[in-house]
Amino acid sequence: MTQALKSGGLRMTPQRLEIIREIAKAKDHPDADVILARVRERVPMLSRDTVYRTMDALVDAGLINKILMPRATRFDPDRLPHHHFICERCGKIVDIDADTVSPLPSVPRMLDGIGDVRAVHVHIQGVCHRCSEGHTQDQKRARS
Amino acid sequence: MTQALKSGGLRMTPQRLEIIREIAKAKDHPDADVILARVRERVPMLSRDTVYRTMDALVDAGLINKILMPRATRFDPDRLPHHHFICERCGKIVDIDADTVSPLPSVPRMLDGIGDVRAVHVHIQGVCHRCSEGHTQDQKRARS
DNA sequence: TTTTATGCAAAAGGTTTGCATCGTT
DNA sequence: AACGATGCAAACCTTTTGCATAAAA
Repeated sequence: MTQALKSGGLRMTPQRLEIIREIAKAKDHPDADVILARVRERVPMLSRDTVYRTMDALVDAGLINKILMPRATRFDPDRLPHHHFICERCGKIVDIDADTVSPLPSVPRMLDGIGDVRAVHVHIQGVCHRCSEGHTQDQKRARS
Repeated sequence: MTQALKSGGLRMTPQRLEIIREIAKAKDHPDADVILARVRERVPMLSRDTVYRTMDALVDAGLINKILMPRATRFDPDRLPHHHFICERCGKIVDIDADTVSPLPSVPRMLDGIGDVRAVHVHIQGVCHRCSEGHTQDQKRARS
């Protein structure tokens, strides 16, 4: 990941290194603030701006993906095609293997008369078991 | 649409009537501000708050859908299942018939061990022809 | 008459930006 | 040395909220 950044003319700094490590291993699709909190345990002086700027750089470099959510944008280091189950109560995002929902929508590279396709994201919206059973952890309150 | 609102215990007001008319006929997935501007041509005293509150009510009633986008939330009156092509340059959203991308992802009602499914949204991200040919109208500048 | 909706203004909250300084290359 | 990155603070923008008033039911 750090390699790909450098070849894009970007510089490697201690802050970026720690942020990259954190998002690379994250399995819960954290937002900028969560990443900030986690990295600050090691780098207390890290600023929120730097997190935003680094995430931007990583997205631009195609190394991570954005997931637009009601409260805040979240980030996904997994670039292999997969779907997302999104709980509308607690905001939890669960990766869904593309083969689970059979079959994967095969979108042509080019939609005639419309444009060319860069990526396909399938959002499966619902209510997770934990929430439907009442004990919503309110991981991070999700609006509407 | 107005019927469904009333049966939900909500009241019909001149503002709501005009807002509902506007979103019902909209084919371009407008955001709250665009709806405000359009309705104000007929109802100049309409406030932005009322648009937000009405859209919320319509979404809660299940009459329209939200589409989360970088700049602002957009709204879709078409409740029939379909996909969206989203231009990452100009932000244009084009409806894609579910049959065009063959086949439609058939997501089970219940994902074992995860939760139950309410809705599935397929976002096909790309660049529309107009933008790839250089004359981006910048319909509404889309960030990142 | 009771209760919900409207408008106004202010607040909230996530994200971006200007600027001086610091650190990579 | 040159230029990108960081931190701080302030700005931005969309969306939400408190409150008094107006208007549905």
